[in-house]
Amino acid sequence: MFTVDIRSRVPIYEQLVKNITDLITSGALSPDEQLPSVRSLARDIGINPNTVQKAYQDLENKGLIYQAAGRGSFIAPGDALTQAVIEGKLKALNAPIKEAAYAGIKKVTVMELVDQIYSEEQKL
Amino acid sequence: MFTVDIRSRVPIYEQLVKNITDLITSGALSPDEQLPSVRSLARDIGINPNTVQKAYQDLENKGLIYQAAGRGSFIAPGDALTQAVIEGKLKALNAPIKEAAYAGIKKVTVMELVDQIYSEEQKL
Amino acid sequence: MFTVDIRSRVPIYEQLVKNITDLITSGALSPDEQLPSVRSLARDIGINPNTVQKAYQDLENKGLIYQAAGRGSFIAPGDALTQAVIEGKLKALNAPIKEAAYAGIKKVTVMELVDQIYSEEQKL
Amino acid sequence: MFTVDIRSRVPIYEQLVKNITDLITSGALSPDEQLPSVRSLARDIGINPNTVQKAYQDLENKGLIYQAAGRGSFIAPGDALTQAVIEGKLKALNAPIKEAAYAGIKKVTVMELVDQIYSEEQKL
DNA sequence: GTGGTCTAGACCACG
DNA sequence: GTGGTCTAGACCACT
Repeated sequence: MFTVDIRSRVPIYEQLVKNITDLITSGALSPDEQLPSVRSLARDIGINPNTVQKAYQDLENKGLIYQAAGRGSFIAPGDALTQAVIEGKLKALNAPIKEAAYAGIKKVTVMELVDQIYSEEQKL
Repeated sequence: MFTVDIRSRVPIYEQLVKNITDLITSGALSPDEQLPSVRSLARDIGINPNTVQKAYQDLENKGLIYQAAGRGSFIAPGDALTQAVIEGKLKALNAPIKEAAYAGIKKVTVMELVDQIYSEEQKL
Repeated sequence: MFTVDIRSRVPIYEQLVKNITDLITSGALSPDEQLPSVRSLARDIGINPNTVQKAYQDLENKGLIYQAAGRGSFIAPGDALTQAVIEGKLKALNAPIKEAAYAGIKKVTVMELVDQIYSEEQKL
Repeated sequence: MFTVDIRSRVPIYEQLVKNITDLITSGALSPDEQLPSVRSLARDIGINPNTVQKAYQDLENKGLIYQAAGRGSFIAPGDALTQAVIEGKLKALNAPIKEAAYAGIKKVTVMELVDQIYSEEQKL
């Protein structure tokens, strides 16, 4: 369920963050569901527990999960979760839009792109 | 003509790459035009020559410029240059928009974000 | 009467301490009244007896209850009990308000925050 | 300038965060000012560089400082800084106000406390 | 030199 | 068992 490419140049903990974020977005992980423990996940994918801890900490900062000492780590409750997910996705949109604006690409062009992608998505 | 923000957390060489790419896109730098030498540019903007060299190397790898030992560095002659750059920016927008759409974020929300960023950009 | 939120990231024993402290403050628990035994309380709310024991120990250290071996646990006989608790809460507010004032945050802003939190609390 | 109590139960990195936050609030550290490097600060106060790094990372997440690889760590620029400080202080007010509300303390009482503290602050 | 990431191994508080 | 913190020491990218 959780995999990382140890040889990739993108940090392992970021891969994990993306990995889990995607599982949440797709609904594979539901609100309040328990995540594997830091140690067990580290053992499973063959990395150091500190690295998993860093990924979990990152996810907690983003409001996607919460960690409780002595009990484990859990997906955030539904209401807080959807809000956190939306904030994260919009934030990720910020930089590339600015880039486009700065490069002189017209607003209509970007708007058309958005429109097109949403139309395609609807067909699925 | 060439500026870097020493206060940004973005690596200086990346700022330079973006800087020159933008000048090409906007037409301020034309195909086959000569770029300042590594040393002179480094002196001008007060940074380490190694950093300029790294930026030029990056640009050469992307096919935007070419370096001729002993003679200097030049903008690539390609015709489809600007077109390629714009396509690159739009391509970078693709993934995050899809993510947003997939996460159930409404199209209007994304549109508003685009609108807002373009308005801010205009003020600069 | 005693409840804990297993989903909260706050340690369970701290929730229990707060819970019982609040019951004392509100007068629901009177001086010298007997508390449920460690084992029965643990069974009732479905947590580990060690956790309840830790909470009781904490309350005894604070002078709010006393444990008598073989007989059970009881609310402390103190008269100024509730008063002390309220003062404690207000005292906890002191520092952050001063910090806010010192940081130049306007009084209205703080007032609005208080108002907002009390409105939310009312809905529960 | 920077001190920590190695024997305290509050984590070293949190002490550092509070320490630096206070220096910023008091104006002892100004926008864009450079902070000591992770390694040098760790050496100075006799702790592990990772611990300093964790504190700096925390401060960056809060928007109070920014870190640039190869150049160093700096206090955030003025505009972003004041905003981050305000957000932090208001967030710190949240929990104790909720506590007070939950403990049945009347809103007017809290309001009066706020009023009183602001009046005292004004006299300074 | 700077920050960013990772490992190995340890101790603590919580349940 | 769980997460939270810390140390020691390493390698990498950037300046």
